[in-house]
Amino acid sequence: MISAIDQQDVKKEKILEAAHHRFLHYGYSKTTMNEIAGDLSMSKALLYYYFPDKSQLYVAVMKKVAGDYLKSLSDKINTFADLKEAFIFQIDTQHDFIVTNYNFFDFFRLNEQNLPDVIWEIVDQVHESEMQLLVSAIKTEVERGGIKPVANPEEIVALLLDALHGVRAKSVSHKKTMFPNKEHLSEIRAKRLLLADIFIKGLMY
Amino acid sequence: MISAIDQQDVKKEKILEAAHHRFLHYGYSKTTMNEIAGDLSMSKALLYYYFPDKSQLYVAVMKKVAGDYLKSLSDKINTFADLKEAFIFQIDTQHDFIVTNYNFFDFFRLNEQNLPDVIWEIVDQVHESEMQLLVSAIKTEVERGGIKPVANPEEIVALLLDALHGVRAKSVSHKKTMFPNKEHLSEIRAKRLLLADIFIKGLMY
DNA sequence: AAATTGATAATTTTGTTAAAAAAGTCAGGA
DNA sequence: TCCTGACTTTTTTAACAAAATTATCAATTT
Repeated sequence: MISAIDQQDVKKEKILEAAHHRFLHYGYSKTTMNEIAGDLSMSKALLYYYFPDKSQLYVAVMKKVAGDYLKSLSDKINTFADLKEAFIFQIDTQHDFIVTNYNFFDFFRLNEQNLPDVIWEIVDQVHESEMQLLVSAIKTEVERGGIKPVANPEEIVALLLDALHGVRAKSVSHKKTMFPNKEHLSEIRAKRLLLADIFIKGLMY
Repeated sequence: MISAIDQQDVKKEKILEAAHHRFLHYGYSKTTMNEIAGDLSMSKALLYYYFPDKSQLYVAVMKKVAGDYLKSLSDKINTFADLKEAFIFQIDTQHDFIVTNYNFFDFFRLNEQNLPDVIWEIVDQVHESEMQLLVSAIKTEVERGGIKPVANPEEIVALLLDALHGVRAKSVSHKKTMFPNKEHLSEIRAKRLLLADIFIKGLMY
């Protein structure tokens, strides 16, 4: 026999899937609770039975999405041949994550400056994971003797992540287009790899 | 005798000053043509005699502001002891420029994606000057043998500028505050100098 | 003629309100 | 415990008038 709790979890999972699908395609503000309920052939009221309100449903979806990303990072940690490989993985994985979920994140762009704390916690958590991956890669590289000992690896990694962010932000803002196309994306990737390259050399003896 | 044209230029200059003062303190959208005229004890209609409309008055002020910045750059070009000094100068000068004119640039943040072409031309011009300064510094450093020969100095400098931009953007967005305070500003400066440092080392042999 | 203005036209922003849409609640049924 | 239809409350949208602001221009001064 399947317990009631399990059943609930299964249903919650279904709701999260449907909600994710809607949020991903139409963004937060353009999807209604009615539509999500309709996709699942259930009443809107039932959504409220499982989730207290729309924003918390969104947060739940976001936790799942972020969780998948986190997992893809932790699966790979300490598996890199060298620092450069780790940087490349970080650049490509994060890039993929953002492109795949672009519409989903309209919630961010919409509310901009005043997001609920729960959201920031998730963002911090993601950032923390990215940091861990790269800090670990840096420490390994130091042990291997590939680069100089680093007093504060966290600081260095945070700096690189900020810098990499700048490369994308500027590239996107300079072209008028909101949705970068294939060539544009690979141009950004190339720039970021170049930056990572110079950065690594800058850490060497 | 003073010619009519000179007189006109003097008056235009006065108007630009008053407009700059208003734009700087209250931003584009919060200053009215009436207020500018009032500050000069002239009628609003006279403003329209000298400038075709508000946006072109703003652009004229911007050209002056950008011109000053450009001059401060070109005055210093090729005067640096080494590459690092040039980077530091760029970081500090640009930072100062942005902080000093923060409110003035609300026009940018307001219209965000669809600014008139004239504005973009000025932005490009400023960017071009910043590039020239640093590209020249890089070339000099290459000649001096301080860093490896660089195939495409423009690309490298553009990359660094984007990266430096990211360091500020991220630092500002992470703290909630829109107006970074003194300590925050010096923290950003420190990060950018660190990045420049690593970057330079990454260009060495 | 060039510089200036008051009056006024045209446009944009703001405020108001009613209707529509969406969020959120709840008593009651399976 | 899970679920729904009907209901209430809140938010968004649309329409429109009022107010503020931009912009024009005929008339006046220098």
